[in-house]
Amino acid sequence: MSNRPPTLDEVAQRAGVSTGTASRVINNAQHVSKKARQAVERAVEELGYVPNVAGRSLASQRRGAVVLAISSDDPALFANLFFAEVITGVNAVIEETDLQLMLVLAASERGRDRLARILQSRSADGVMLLALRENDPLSKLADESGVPVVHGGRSLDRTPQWYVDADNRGGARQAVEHLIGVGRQRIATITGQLDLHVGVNRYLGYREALALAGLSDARVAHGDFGEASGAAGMTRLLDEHPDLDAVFVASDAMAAGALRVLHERGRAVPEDIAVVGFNDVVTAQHTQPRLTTVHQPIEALGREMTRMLVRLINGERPTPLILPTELVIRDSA
Amino acid sequence: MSNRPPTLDEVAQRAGVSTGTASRVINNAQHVSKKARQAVERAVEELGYVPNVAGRSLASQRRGAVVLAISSDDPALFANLFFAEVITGVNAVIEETDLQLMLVLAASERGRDRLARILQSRSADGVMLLALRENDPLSKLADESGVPVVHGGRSLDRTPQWYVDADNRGGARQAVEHLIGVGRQRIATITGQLDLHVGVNRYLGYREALALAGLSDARVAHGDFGEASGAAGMTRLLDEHPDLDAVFVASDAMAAGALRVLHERGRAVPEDIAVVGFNDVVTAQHTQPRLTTVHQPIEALGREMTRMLVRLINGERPTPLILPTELVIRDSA
DNA sequence: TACAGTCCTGTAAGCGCTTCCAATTTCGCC
DNA sequence: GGCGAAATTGGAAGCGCTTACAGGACTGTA
Repeated sequence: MSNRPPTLDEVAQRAGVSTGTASRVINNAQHVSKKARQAVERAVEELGYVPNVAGRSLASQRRGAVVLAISSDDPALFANLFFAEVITGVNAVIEETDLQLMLVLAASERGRDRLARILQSRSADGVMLLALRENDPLSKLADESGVPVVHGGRSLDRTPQWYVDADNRGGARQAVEHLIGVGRQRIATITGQLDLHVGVNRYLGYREALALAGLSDARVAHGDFGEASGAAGMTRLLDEHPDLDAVFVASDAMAAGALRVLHERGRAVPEDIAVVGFNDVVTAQHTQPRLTTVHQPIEALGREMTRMLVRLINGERPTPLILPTELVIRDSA
Repeated sequence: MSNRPPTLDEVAQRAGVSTGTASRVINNAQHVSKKARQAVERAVEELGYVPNVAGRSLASQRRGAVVLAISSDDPALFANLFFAEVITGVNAVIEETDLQLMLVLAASERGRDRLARILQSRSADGVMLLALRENDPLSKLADESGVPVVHGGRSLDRTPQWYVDADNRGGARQAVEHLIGVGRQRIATITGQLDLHVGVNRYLGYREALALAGLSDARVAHGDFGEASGAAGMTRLLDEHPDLDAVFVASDAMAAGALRVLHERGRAVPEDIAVVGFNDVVTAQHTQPRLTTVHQPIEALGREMTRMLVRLINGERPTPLILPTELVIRDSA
């Protein structure tokens, strides 16, 4: 439709200055006279000039873009608002900068290749890596690339240098302490995978709270965060520890499964058995009874990851961050 | 960490050919001897060469990136899986190309400015515009920019040249026909905003179905797609048309509100009054009773928008697309 | 053998910008 | 008024790549 967009040279010419000066103005560098600045600003205005990103990036060796990579295809990530919330948080910070946001779904092989290439060719100024698998080769690649990388969450195999994580351990402890606070004594747990950082830490939080209260932490079933495993775990717990009066479940999906089993077995929740979940997904509000659970600060995660990345890009050295979780008390405990 | 990534010149040198030839190889252009091709490919391999996007884009006048812009901050968009699904669809197609995906949340003023600048500076090869407001100035800007633009959904004020939309009218008609099919005769509707394309078209679908069946379409309450307005609408309908035996509600959120009112008023669903919603959001599975509703093909929307955009970028002239919706029958009708 | 046509290749001119350098101007102060 | 320092400027060299263009090597045919 319209013609080629105006170039810096044209702006400079119109303003009666050199390209160098024009460039200084639009990057508001110092050493520019008020007169020159105004002339250039006027020309920019009149011409509707917008800098060409490619030219700038080639000359400056900066890309003007960061990537948000989600490297898991765990349906659970997509089955709730995780996505929307992270992006909302990321976007809020991005908007304050003049960086662009690139999105890479690095779950598939192609997606992972893509991310690898971005890293290798340094075609982004920074990368946020979310939901990395354990022992993910991308992690090493990211390290070696020389591109600033912020991780969302941690893995067991190695703690990244810069990360933002939710306080899974603290959240779990808080949940269990709540159960203790309302008088429960025989508190079980259904864990997530114990080869995942979240799985381990929520379990540790459970044990910690019980240890502090001098209660037994021996009522344990292991699950995989999925609903079916929650049901199975609950069944096992009821069989092995018929006396239990509360259960801390390491995910809402498993908690939903557990509630189903409890209902089938005729155990009243929370009267007979109190239940607390983890994550605060949408469906937690729709279980019967409504699920008391630990809310994850997803949006804040996105926000803080981005802040950290921006700092890193600016040459600062931020410290890792662990974000507090919050217990949302509903009806199940 | 590592040094500057290798350049094309270095690859060419190592392969013993000129940069021109090396460039032809990595863009697999024609007129390259098998020998030269192999030599370059080997050098690329050995050096771990990845083309520099900025250089390429500057020289080729192509950006290698498209943007997905979501220009509404309607909480409903974020309150369900809309986001995740669209992006999944978009990503699936993007992965088959070598385009990058840039995300712009253009709800805020800053976001809109950003998008405007991208359009003006042609810093993307194409744009997907989702959830544009009525009379949105971005729409005109996009047209004039000379950048290929695909719209998701339509607006009343103007039909974009290239768009993908869900068949709101057909979906509504299908929903109402279902109600007729199960023997309902006095079918009401709660509409969405009638200054929105979706609002109008779902309403038209309702009227169409009734007209075809020779039934009255006079039982109408107007809402705004939100839950509260659904409750209000239902209340009004019950007062004005106590004889109604079914209601087609233009969104699941409003349907949830309507169900609540029906419950309070002691009307059994679906026995006394059948209810059909629209959108098939997650919560539709958790209402009491579970909501029969029209499912929107969100992922397909993302996919088809992207396909269309890619065609446009390749110089083809695709035709607009209207995607079929699907009635999901649960318990409320 | 000569000649037109094809293929292949190297050369070099930018794409639009930043930034270094050196030249020029201005300023503060004795 | 004169001096050094600081501020401001223009010029030009790239950043890494694509893409005419022109020339050289080959092919097939007469």
